[in-house]
Amino acid sequence: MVNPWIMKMEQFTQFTDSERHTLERLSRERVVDYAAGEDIIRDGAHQNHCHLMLTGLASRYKILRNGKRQIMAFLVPGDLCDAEIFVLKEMDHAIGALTPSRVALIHADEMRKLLRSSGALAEGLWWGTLTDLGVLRERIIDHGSRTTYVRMAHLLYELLIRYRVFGDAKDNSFAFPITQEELADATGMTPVHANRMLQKLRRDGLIVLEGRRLSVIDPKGLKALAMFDAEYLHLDRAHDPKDGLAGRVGDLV
Amino acid sequence: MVNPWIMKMEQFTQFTDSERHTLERLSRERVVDYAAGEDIIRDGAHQNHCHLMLTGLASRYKILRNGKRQIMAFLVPGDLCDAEIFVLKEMDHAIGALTPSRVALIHADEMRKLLRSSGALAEGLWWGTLTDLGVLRERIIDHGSRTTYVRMAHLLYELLIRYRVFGDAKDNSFAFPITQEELADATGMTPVHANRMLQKLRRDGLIVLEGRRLSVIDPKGLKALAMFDAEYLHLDRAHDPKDGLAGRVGDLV
DNA sequence: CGACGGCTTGAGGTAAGTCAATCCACGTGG
DNA sequence: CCACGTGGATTGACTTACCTCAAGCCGTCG
Repeated sequence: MVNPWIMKMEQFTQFTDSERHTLERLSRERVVDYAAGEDIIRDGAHQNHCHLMLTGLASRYKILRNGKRQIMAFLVPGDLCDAEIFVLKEMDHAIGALTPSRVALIHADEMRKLLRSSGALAEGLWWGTLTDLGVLRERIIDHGSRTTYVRMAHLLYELLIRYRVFGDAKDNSFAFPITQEELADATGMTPVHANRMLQKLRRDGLIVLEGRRLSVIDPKGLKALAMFDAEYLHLDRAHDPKDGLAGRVGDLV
Repeated sequence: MVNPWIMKMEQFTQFTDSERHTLERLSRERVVDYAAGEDIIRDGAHQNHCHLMLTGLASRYKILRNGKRQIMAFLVPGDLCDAEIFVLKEMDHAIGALTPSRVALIHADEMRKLLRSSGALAEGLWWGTLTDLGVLRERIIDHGSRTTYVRMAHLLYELLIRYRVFGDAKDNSFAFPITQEELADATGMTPVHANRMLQKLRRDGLIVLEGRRLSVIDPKGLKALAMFDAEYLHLDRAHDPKDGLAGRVGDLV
């Protein structure tokens, strides 16, 4: 199996064989499996290693005082759960597995050593973090100035692109394990309302969502509705336009 | 004048004298002034140097297709406008001066050199970026699950703390150049509604806002209303609890 | 089979938006 | 020094997007 972490970072940087081997080793050394619903990292945790998604789907979330859960991001294979570990004292939110997930644990000291020894890795990590920043900014724009309908469209379109990047979305149709309640918590609306917006997307002929599978019928329409501008994902850094991210999502962005 | 950038990073890391001197030099070498309302960085710009706030107040914002302006963050002295420059091709949003502002330009190559040569600086920059991430996450929580009233309270309380950090908010009262329209764009509500929420905060005896000056009358009350948890600002990394951030904002967090 | 999690539908209620007029402080020019 | 224009703050009347509560449905799994 290809390593999704290396794959992701190589969209932006070039590793030497020896770097690649080190990364491979690190992401195989300690591997843990989590069941759906289980917490990969708890809020307030003190960690001395960081978590790398290998397979599955997780969410970055926080439970608020009023009991509401806010999902801040979805994590797919290749995503680092807790880059902040190098610098900050403790987690200010949690990571939860939404589907059965496999995670690699990498010791913080190993990581620090790696960061110091390899400029390419430092660059790769920076790129990941800065991209995360961009995605969060986009989400703020979402919440601040788009209707719930458009917001839902935007989230689905972003997920389509991110799944395509890993080749799991042939024909704009892919396994979709996210429940409506989770979509609601991510978009900041009520489950009831999320349901209604999804229905509207179906009625408007943009998507088909059934049996844990999402098919985007009218990608162009969905993109237009969502006012989607792929710029914030910064995919265009790919070295090889054919095999790179840009190549794989070409028609979508 | 103390250098706000060094001051900010030293809350978290320790510099040698020579590092400090280099930073001082870089933040003095090329300095530009901007008038209120002027753009410091335009959306889509390609830059080969990055911008450091020295004095004034700026906003990180984006104009959407529907004409709305979303303010994603306020920038105060010591904040780096565009850390992404090292890695990403172009800006996906703009930075605008809200008050007359003085900005230092630092050439990207200088910065890269510095990053490679100084572990402390690399750490400081990481800390800054990861803190920004935390602030953005908090804003998402804001928008997703707090009422407009609480949201406004939260924003004002955060600004109080950030002003206190730089000693400009004696007695919980400070110059407040932000217009209601800007507050509205930052909190994702209508100017009229922003006005009404501010009125309510005044009626409830929490703040006094007049003549471009904000006084927080009842900090405890405002904090409670905002459900403010300072954790996300990660102030507690300060080395010296007396002189550090934590010391200066002590009673607030 | 029953229980349960996830999805769907309906009937109100309310927070926040829209539109539009007014007011006030100010700076500028005649 | 007053007249005027302008940007910001304020107020009121009306509309609407989204929430709340509550019931019912459907597939799956023990």
